[in-house]
Amino acid sequence: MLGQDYAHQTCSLARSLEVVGERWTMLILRDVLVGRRRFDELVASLGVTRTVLTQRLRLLVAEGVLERRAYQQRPERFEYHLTAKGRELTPIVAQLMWWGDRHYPEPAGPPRLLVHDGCGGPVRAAYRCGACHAELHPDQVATRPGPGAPAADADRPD
Amino acid sequence: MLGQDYAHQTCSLARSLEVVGERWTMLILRDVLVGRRRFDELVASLGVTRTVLTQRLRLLVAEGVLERRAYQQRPERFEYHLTAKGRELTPIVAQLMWWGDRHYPEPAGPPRLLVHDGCGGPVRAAYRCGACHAELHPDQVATRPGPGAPAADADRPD
DNA sequence: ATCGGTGAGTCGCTTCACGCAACTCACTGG
DNA sequence: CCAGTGAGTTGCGTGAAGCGACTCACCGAT
Repeated sequence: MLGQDYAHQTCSLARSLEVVGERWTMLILRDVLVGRRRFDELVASLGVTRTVLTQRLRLLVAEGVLERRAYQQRPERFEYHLTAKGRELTPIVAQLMWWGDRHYPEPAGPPRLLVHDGCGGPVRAAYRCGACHAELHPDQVATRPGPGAPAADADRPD
Repeated sequence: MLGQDYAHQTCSLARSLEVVGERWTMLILRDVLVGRRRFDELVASLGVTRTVLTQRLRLLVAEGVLERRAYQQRPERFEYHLTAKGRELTPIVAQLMWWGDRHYPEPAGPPRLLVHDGCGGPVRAAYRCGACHAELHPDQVATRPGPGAPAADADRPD
């Protein structure tokens, strides 16, 4: 992104954002998720410039979020597919879509739905406790310094 | 963000990203979530410039994601707090942190943990089907055009 | 009464990423 | 042989972000 990266941050979030936090990247991932996999298709759908799309796709492929795969030879043409690592980001896309629909609704209703493949029901993102397996409300989530915390934070319980 | 916005997009995701998709914004939200609520505290923690922090905080307050609240008079000093709307974004922050730890681990371990307030167990983001209430693997999630879909997309089942 | 310090911002300059539009290049089908 | 297509690359201008210094209101100590 711009200028210096977030590198001095001892932060898992910052490292994620180096890869998927740039402008257009989430929109590209959503488009690939819904089946728009080809360069010109993405340009047309997003209105992103070809230069920027090239840069983003290159980074996402290098980071193993997308896979670039030829769908024909002579002339060689390519499609971009989500890897397993990339599919792990789809809950984020889902939650952002849900949040946008909730707080900034389109009059016509949401343009795209996420559904449970098979059952057909709507999909939501949720918190789950890895210990007691309860589903959690955002208010029930607290933070604590982890093992890699800088010393300055060790005493900050909230 | 830069130049024209994503406005021509009929897209819930784009509208969310207009608010929380800019550089630094997610990091600011995480810091507020973990209790760094004051201007200079955020500058020191993030390394963001004061100018940019001012802009981001102003937008987040205007959009109702954060609340600016005086914690003392004379001299008047302020803290930023998440609103309910802002807390709805925390699963996204959580999933990004989880993803970063998983794929780009710190040698010392994650610097910050999300825990279930009370139980103390680790928190994960998950998909849940609103109809059959099953927890879903990312591969079990498909997309379909919604009621507000542009005509060009109506026939694109995947 | 002054002096240094703090919290919360502004201001001005520079640089780098993005927007725009045109161009390339390999190939194909009519 | 010429137009068209898919997948980019190139060059130029603008505006957002980085950097550091400055402001302004107030407080507490000398």
